[in-house]
Amino acid sequence: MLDFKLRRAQLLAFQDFSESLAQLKIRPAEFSVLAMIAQHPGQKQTTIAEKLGIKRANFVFLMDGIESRGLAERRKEKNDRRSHSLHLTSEGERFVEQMTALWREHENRIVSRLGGRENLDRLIVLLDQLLGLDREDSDGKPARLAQS
Amino acid sequence: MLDFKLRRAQLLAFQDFSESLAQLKIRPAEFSVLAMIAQHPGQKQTTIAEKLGIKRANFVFLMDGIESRGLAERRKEKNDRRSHSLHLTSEGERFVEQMTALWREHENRIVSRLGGRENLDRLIVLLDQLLGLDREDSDGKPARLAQS
DNA sequence: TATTGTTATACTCTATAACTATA
DNA sequence: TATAGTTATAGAGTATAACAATA
Repeated sequence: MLDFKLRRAQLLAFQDFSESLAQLKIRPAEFSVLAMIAQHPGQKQTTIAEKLGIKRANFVFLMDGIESRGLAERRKEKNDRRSHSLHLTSEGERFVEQMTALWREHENRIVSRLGGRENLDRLIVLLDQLLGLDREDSDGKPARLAQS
Repeated sequence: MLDFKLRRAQLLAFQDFSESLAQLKIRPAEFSVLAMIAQHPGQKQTTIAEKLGIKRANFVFLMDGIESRGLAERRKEKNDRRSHSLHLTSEGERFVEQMTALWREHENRIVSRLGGRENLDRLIVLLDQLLGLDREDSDGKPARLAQS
């Protein structure tokens, strides 16, 4: 029953994640958006959403919350005035630093559950294979993962 | 970003699962309940729910649907009249057979994505470690996984 | 015509509190 | 008092359709 183990594992990881980052009042989806903007600043909204496997319709509300907290902002693109490019604010950059530090504590707990960092690496390789991700793509790009 | 890979992998697996079992009009949660009842017939409702990591409050509606389709039934226990024991109906047993056959096709697709059955085994071992499951418990018992 | 961002909406899954009947 | 099942409700996450502005 791989499916249900994946689900339980995901819930466990997210629960630990949520507890780790509760003091910053940030949810997993918001974390992933901020991390993605930090990693690929200036990308347009739909591109960031697709990288995270979030429908662009659902991304709007998520981004509204992040923007109203002053952590990131939308900028109208000059070349294509339909699109918004996404950027961290300076406050957002400080926030991402704090967030990353707490996230490392969370990751250490996961590593200790798994019995060593080499097991985390193995797990990530297997998940990437399942997801059809190339290893060099493995920093968050979903590549060909079906969106619908 | 283990957390998000786990989530994407879980969504991918569930999507493939859902497509595989669409002809039976059954959802992952219903599948897991029927499989658990088939594996542990006569267990009481709350026990089955806990094994699956489903809150007993949410289990009620799920079980209502399964019961109204005639696939499984609640029976009042003689010794403790507060509790219900769960059993497949004979139609439910036939259903579980069909369901299991379709599920194997789904599993084969997952195995081929992973590049071999030995990789599936490795993945399951790692997930069990993350979940804190003993290997002999690995047929579905969530053991000490926090419920709240 | 097609795409970007958006709004509205609906469905599933998850969580908590409070009730009832039994123990 | 405590437990098993239930009801009601609320919050996330996810999905689709349709619209305005722009290409």
